[in-house]
Amino acid sequence: MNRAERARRITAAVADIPHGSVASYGQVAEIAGVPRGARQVGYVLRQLPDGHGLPWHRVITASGRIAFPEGSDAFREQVRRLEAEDVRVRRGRVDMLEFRWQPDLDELIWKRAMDEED
DNA sequence: CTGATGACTATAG
DNA sequence: CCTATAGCCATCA
Repeated sequence: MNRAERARRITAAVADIPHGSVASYGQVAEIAGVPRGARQVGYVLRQLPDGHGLPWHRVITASGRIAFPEGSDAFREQVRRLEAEDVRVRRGRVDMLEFRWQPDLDELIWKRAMDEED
């Protein structure tokens, strides 16, 4: 899988995260069919051009933390966007038990089928 | 080729 | 909760 294809899958996975939910970098990687690609997810998001419509703010660390340094502009922007869709953020953390995206089985099966085609 | 980087993660103390 | 440590892996200089 080349860089473009990987980026395509990752951005597609991020786009699938529903409004009001969050997913971890690792979770996005798995759904995108990029095993152990958590860091690559961060890399792809970092490279996104201005004007992309991707809900990048719905991607956080596996422990429920916002990945940016607390107090940074990016950190505040992410908190703002999450709260705007009623995802509660306390001290840079989101309750994963409550807000973690849980794709339904049909969707996962579909994703797997897509992987086999490629 | 080599070593450094980082929007990561899991584990241990 | 925090720090340390060790994996991880595509990119980049």
